[in-house]
Amino acid sequence: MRYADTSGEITRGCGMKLLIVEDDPFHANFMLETVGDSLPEVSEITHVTDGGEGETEAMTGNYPAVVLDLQMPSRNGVEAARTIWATRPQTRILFWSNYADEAYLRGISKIVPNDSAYGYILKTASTNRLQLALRAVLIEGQIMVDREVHKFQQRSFEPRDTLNEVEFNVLVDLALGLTDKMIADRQAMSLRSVQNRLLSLYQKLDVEEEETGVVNKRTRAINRALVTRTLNVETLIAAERELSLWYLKQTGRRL
Amino acid sequence: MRYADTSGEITRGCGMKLLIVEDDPFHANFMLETVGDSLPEVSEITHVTDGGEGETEAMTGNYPAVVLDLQMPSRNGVEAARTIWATRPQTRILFWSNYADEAYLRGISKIVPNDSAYGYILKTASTNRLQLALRAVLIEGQIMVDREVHKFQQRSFEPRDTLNEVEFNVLVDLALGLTDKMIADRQAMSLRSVQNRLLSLYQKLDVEEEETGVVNKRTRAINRALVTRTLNVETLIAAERELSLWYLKQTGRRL
DNA sequence: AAATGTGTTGCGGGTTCCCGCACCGGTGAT
DNA sequence: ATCACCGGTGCGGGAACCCGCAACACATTT
Repeated sequence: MRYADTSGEITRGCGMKLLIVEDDPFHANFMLETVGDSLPEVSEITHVTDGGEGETEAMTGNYPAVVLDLQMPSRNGVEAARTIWATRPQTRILFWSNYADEAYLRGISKIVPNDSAYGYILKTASTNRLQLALRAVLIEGQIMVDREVHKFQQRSFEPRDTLNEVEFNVLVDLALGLTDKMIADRQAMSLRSVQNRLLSLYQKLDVEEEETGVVNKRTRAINRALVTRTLNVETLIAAERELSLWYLKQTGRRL
Repeated sequence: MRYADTSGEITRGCGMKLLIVEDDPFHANFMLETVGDSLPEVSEITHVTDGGEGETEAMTGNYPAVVLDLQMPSRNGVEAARTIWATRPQTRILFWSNYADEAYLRGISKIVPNDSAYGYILKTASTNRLQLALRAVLIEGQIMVDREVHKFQQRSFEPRDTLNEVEFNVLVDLALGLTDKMIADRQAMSLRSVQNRLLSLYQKLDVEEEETGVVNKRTRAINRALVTRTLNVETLIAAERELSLWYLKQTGRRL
């Protein structure tokens, strides 16, 4: 099957339009071929290589379905999805990622509209599984999360409890390098409450003490969150942007 | 060109053996094709998909040249390189990576033997640049670092000074979640010296205070290091292993 | 030889963090 | 209704951290 290299288009049969946002040319190539082989109802594929382009193309192009890479330079897949869904909430989006990062899944489930379909599939998944996900999400409008990813978030029941919304937000602020007081301001709770959330974070992230004075719980918690992929750097970069906006509005100063 | 899918082998002409360690099948495929097209002196290619396999294959196979992915599950590319170079210091290794992470480059330059050749090339590099790097490093035995990566470490002169060895080690320990006292023990310096190193880290990583009480310098430093790619999660995972070994030897307890 | 720079170490005090104890307001189960 | 539980809040004290000040060692410069 032929495909458009970058922002080109092809037509075939009569059917639906599909937008593919993927910066890695090899993976993009493979995706284009797979779609061509297994989704005959797709008649027109557009391929762009950056989250920002993806957003504008999705805005102007009126696509019912989008395949979105999560790791991209400059513009994160989750952010792109947010702006797309903001104006076109019924767009079906299949997220295609290298990692089973809890942070991504959490970011996605925070922004997915009620009536929309989405999916999360790993790049390491077999072609069969990918084809299945493509069909289920983009054509049938199902919600589908890769077994590996799902296992990952299920797994969080045994060794530690899963984080709730508030705890996750506090964790992000913690990892941004804020003080307890700042976190309290930002999350609109008291200083002591923040510290209580931190306490439960330490438990859930397995930050033991093992004689006092070995670990700094604060930094250790960040380490655990990163290593267990509860948090990732992309999420931090995105959160930093929101933070500086908030701080600017709050104080009139930057950073 | 045909190639061996996983741990298979092919022969052609008479010449050198090459080992390719790469877990992503698309990139592996591309690498195999590129080598086949541009390095006629390579007569035998072995491809494995994991760092551990790569190590054992390199040990038994006596390869003069290796292409090594840096991001791999379970076994890091830097660690694989270390064990390979430990017994075969003249092996020529081309590191092939997704990111221009300073942490990787630093990890590599810490373990590269004096008389060996290595290279660092990004997966986003053009085919021409990759071919050039393949030839320069694996055939000619040059040292070659991708322009993008080099730019990244050069760039560290303007906005902040570059970290030296000690500072980097302290940074890693900090990000592992250790207390000042523990860092002091581990790096064999006094508590106050550690704090001095932290002080210069705060400067070099642009941890400003902007009225007191906004940021926790300790966690903010980790954040800055992660975001500027001075540090990455892979490095932390590897460092954690070394830490637990050290701690076990030191105290007889785990973790 | 003197000066200058860079890194180490001790002391001391102010700040932030960590967290036990206590109280209170909702929510769900008995 | 009562009880248990969870989460928010205040108080207070001990631990860890941040860092100015000052003395010292070592290398390089002048």
